[in-house]
This record gives sequence, structure tokens and C-alpha cells, in this order.
Amino acid sequence: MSKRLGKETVSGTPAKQSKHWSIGLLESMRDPECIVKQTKKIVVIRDKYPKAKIHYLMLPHENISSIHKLNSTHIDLLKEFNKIYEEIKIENEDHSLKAGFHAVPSMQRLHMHIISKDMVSPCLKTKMHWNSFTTDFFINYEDILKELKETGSIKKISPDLHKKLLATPLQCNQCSFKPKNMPDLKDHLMSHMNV
DNA sequence: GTTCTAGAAC
DNA sequence: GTTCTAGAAC
Repeated sequence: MSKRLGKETVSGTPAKQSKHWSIGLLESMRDPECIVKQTKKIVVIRDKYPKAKIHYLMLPHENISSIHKLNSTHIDLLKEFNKIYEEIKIENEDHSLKAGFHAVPSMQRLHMHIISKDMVSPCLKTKMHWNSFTTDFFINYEDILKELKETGSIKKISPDLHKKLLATPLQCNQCSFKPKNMPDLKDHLMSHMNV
């Protein structure tokens, strides 16, 4: 008898994964428990694994899989993104928020992160988590809109740059402190909380 | 995207 | 010996 059955069935044959993890957002945006606000064009949900005190995702109802499927016809949609983001900023005046997209998204359906700058959360665990919000891997809303207006599409980054950005040495997003490791960073972030 | 855990780093 | 990171997951 094995100590752990893992994903194997009783018979010992590997269990097939029925739903791939990358469609998780498509399920969340239909779940009333996750929805924060909604319009004809977009829906805002709570991130299932928030990386800061406030962490929302804004997605279009239209089936756009990622930033790389955007074209000039989507500029109005992005303006709606900004309009709703401005509302959310007013509703969360006590937090400093930023809005943007990951350069290489993992989940299906275009999604804009709306995240507070504290970055205090038990779900923030890895250097990759940190760098995906604090380096150029995080593309600000304004930069996406600008590139779309100027070139009509969003360019993909090279695998080398992707790797380099996520491997950037840890650096506090609020001061010059360079943490030794993730626990060090998380302790340090707490020190920025007291106003 | 997360979970799990081997082995590197301390 | 314990903490921490990084790569596989069918």
C-alpha cells in the first residue's frame, strides 16, 4: 500500500484532469460569489489568490483570450476598463491602487489586475509573484492603451526577457530596501503599513 | 494559475 | 537540522 494516492484512482491508473486550471477565470466570472461589479461590457471579480489587501480582476464579457488578441477595435472597451477603474479608485480611497496587465498571462480571458501597492497578503509567496507585479512584467493600463492606439496590437515579449524579468533580484516597491529572501520581504512590507 | 517536495542554502 | 527556492505536475 502506497503512503499517498495522489491523483491516482483506486485501480492505480492515473486520473485524467477534466478541467484545465487555465480556464479558472471563465468559471469565476460566472460565480456571483466572486463578482464585485458588472456592466454590459465587463465584469470585476475578486482574485481567488489576492497578492495584496485589494486585488481585483477586470475582464470583458467578449471572448478575448489575452492582450495579444487586442486590436484597434477594442480601444472603446479599454476606455470602459478605465472608467470602471476610476470608480473602483473612488470606492477604495484609503488604498493606493494600480491597474495593469501581465506581459505573459497564464489564465485564459483578457484580465486587468487592479491591485493595492501594500502587497501584504498570505497568497504572496514566491519571487515570481513579486516580480510579476513590481517589474516591467506588469504593464500599466496606460501603456497598453498607448501601444494599441499607436501600433494596433500588443507585442509579445521574448522568452529571454520573460525569464529575466521574473528572475529580477528582490527590491521593495516602496523604498530602496533589497530583501534577502521572500520572508524578509514580507516582514519588511509590514513596516510600510503603519501610517 | 497553485501545489508539492527535493535538495540547495543557510 | 531547518528554511527556502525552484521545477514537475500527463
